[in-house]
Amino acid sequence: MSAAKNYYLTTPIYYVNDAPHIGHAYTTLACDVLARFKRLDGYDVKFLTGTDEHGQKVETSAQAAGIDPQAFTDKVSQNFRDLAKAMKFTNDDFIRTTEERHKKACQAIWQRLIDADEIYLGAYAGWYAVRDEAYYGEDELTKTPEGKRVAPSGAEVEWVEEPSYFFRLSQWEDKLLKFYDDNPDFIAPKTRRNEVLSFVKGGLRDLSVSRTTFKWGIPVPNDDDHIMYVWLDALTNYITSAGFPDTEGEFAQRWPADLHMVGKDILRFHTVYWPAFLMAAGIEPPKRVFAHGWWTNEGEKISKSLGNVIEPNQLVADYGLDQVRYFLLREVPFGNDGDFSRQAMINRMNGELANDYGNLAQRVLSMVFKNCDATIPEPGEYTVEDNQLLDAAGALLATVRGHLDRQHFHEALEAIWVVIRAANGYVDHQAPWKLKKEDPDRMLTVLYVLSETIRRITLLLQPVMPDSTAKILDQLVISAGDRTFAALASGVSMKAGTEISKPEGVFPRFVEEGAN
RNA sequence: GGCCGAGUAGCUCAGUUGGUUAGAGCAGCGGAAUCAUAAUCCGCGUGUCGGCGGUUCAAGUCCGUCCUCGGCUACCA
Repeated sequence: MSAAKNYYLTTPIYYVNDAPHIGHAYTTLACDVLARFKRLDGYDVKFLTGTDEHGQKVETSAQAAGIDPQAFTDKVSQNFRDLAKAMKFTNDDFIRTTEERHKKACQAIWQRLIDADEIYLGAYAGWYAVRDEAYYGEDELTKTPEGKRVAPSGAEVEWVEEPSYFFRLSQWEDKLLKFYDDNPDFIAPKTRRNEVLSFVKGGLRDLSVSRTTFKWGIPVPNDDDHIMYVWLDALTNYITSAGFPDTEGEFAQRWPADLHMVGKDILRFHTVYWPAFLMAAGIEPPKRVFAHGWWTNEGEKISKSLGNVIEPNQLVADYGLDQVRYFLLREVPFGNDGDFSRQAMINRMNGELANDYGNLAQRVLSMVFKNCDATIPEPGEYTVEDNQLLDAAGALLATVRGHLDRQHFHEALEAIWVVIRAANGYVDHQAPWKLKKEDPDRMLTVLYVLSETIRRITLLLQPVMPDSTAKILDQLVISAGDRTFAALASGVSMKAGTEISKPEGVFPRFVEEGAN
């Protein structure tokens, strides 16, 4: 029911012409972690991803492959569903822009824009590059020795004139600026917000929103010669999935979306065109758009021509799924560009997962297993040190929640690691192996405090590392019903007396081949 | 060119509204411990806080200027 707290977040829909790479995995991973976190935190979450399947490039690729575009997209969009499965993404819907529901939504929003006189029929003329599906200005072009004009991308352009529908974007400058002003958190990070603001302040021109040069797309209502502009088509997916054009039911509950996660390259579409389209159609804009950065590979820019594209499946095969999920969100302040290097990956994997966290769980659970009859012990009176550690662990939920609400994954993880390091220090200071001989009752309290701390840390790490944390929670015999954040409320702590099984290491160290 | 942002320990970065001896992690050096995945813990940093000038009792934190790097500057996942 609508009484539940809702959270609707989306990835971009990925263009099917590309093979899934680390960038796609990164965007969706960030959303997956947020979705999992919000679910555990009591939200009714809708997490959407999908594929963008229209456009001239797809049409051309399908022709080249000798099959019709629908068969082509059926095939390649599967790659993205496979990626989601391999990375254990928990999206609630996977939308394809070739679906009937989406066609309906696009035509409905188009009709709204027509009815509101936000779209008019005009003509577009300019230098067009088929390869880029883009028009270029005269000043952007260069001439080849053969006298051909080419775009900055190197694509050949031709002079094209076509009738086109235009969206009255020029009328939206002030309204957009007011919207940004009223919603200071709409665009993040801050530096991206500045870019958008300056772009809009620089003045907006009407936007061509239809094409007649190809057929693979959604026809404009009542004018079949025109295909809807791919971005109007693509962006609309976010409301399609929420149920639009039916604005009652789910749509009323889900929209506006809480977060559109995007790469920095498509910021403008999401922060200028999209809110303008929506407001023009009488629909509320989304609440927030976050633009993350790009990865480099061992310091090198990633490109197909360099042949250094990073395949998510390969990473998972090399280092493990949870390790990769952890690394991607821990290594770089979210929003910045980051570098993927083998050494950095191994350092995180061994230093933080195996040594700090994995070993903490292993050393503590081993002691419980060997010295407490394999049973979570009953604690006695707490000392100052006990309370310090318990308080630090207890404060974590609020801290992590705060960071994740701003998409600061790295800070959320750092906050958790502060407690992990403190817990390792506590183990050494308390030296339970000494207490075993000198003060066995005190040892029981110490091991209880540590078990409880590990429980809290592990519950909080579930969104990032679902498999590994499940294993640790299994070892602690935490029931499925006690794994939500309700179990992190203050006053709630571990039941003593639970019997645990023999602990096993969950985070293996990465050992280089041939090393000894 | 214009606009925006960044330049802090070997590396990656934190540094609130200007105010005690500028911090963390990693790497490095030394030591302790032995429960644990040879994992852990403790100790050790004289850093021109990009340069110069200025405001102030006081500036990494404000102002000016210069240098370097990055981003944006329209219809390109």
